[in-house]
Amino acid sequence: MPDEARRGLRNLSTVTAEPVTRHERKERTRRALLDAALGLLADRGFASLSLREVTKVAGIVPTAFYRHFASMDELGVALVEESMRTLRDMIRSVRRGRNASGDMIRESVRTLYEQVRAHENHFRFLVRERYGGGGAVSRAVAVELKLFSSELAVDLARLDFLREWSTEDLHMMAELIVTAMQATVLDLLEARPRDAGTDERIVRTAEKRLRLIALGVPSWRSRT
Amino acid sequence: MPDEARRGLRNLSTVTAEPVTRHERKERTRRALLDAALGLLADRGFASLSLREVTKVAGIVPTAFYRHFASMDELGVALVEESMRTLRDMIRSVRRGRNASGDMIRESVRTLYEQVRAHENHFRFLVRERYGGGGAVSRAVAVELKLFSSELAVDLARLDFLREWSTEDLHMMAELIVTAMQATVLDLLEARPRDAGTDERIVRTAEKRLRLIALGVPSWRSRT
DNA sequence: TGTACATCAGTGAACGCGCGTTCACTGATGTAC
DNA sequence: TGTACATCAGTGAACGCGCGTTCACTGATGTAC
Repeated sequence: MPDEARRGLRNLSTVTAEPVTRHERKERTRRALLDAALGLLADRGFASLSLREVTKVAGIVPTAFYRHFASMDELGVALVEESMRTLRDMIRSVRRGRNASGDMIRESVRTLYEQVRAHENHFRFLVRERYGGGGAVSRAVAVELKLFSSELAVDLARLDFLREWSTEDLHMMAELIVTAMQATVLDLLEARPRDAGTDERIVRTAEKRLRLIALGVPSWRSRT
Repeated sequence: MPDEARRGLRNLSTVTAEPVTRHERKERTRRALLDAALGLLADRGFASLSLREVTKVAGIVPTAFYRHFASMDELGVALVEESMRTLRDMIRSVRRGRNASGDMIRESVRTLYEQVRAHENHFRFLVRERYGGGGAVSRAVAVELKLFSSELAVDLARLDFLREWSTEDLHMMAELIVTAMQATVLDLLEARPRDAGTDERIVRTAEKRLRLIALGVPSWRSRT
């Protein structure tokens, strides 16, 4: 049966003119390893993943793992980089939208929603390892979020109604916003049941959170 | 040398009239196991802990573990219950303070601060397993926090200036407050450097977050 | 285009190691008289 | 209080298992002529 299946795949790949070069095949196996890991990480931490498990899911023999990564840690680093790219893409989208004239809050939440739903595995990995993970991943994500907070604070400083705010207060507000966004990411990842109604409710709540924060602004008096 | 150390401890225990009953000794070893686990959990997830590691740190032979727990999972459950008790104690303290006439925000943050600093291991365990952990612990903590949110929403409903808020909006606000508190817990656990100045800054920021949220209230118009 | 050799992704046997768990044991503490 | 037996927390040898890693290998793909 395995042989039959393998032959079936071979035939299919021949018919549909699949990649044939060694490089393409290797790249494909590498992706299979990364995807196998991301799949297994859906309900467990990276630390509890074994090399043999990952290769089994990816469909190769354990020893072939070393043709792609020197260790599981190296695969972990690749996963961090990939997920970080997704995170940065999202953050860039949110920041870009922020300059638009329309409803900043609605647009930001919309972008967050779409990116999370499009790359659930990456966001789940980041959230899990940010808090549960050991050292490297956890720290990398924390740094990235800190950076985003700072950039957001700069963005906020440009808004008319925040002109007179102190730097400290702007950072405080930026952190609060990022924190609220993080909570929304978690809500989305843990959404149950998984339907449009639930998603809609989460998005509406996320918008309300940000609106409530925004409404406090006019009354704020900084007490240095 | 190990023998000498052991004899030393025996002598000390005799001199200072330490517990002698079997029950007391057993309880002491049980605590040693729990503490060993909590210690090892300072920088790793529970899933990566091995029975042999824990017993080694606790100073007993691996097989003696079973005199206290049927499995590592059972020790994990004990840790959850203990940490949950700490969490509930804190929540109760915060809620009790909320009825006082003074500065609710300042008092709540103060309580949070003291409880986290007094039981860092418990809070670190809860945060780590809430996001990074597998199933049972993660879910238990999530339920507890949800419950706290709901209770907080009820508390908020009693406040004069929130009389007219819809239930949905009260929950939204309660969740935002709990989220901000969680962020503060994380700030405290990761505080660097570990000195009074850093703590003070974190506490001040935490208060500001809550004040900003509170300031939005008068302007809030629910759009059902 | 055809042939001969090089490359290298994936294979399969083998290794030593730490793991959870079993079992018969020891010897200090507890209990009955 | 003193003695004889029961209890049971902790011991140490042993087990089978999945782990990461090594090594010599195979055979399809790539390259040089």
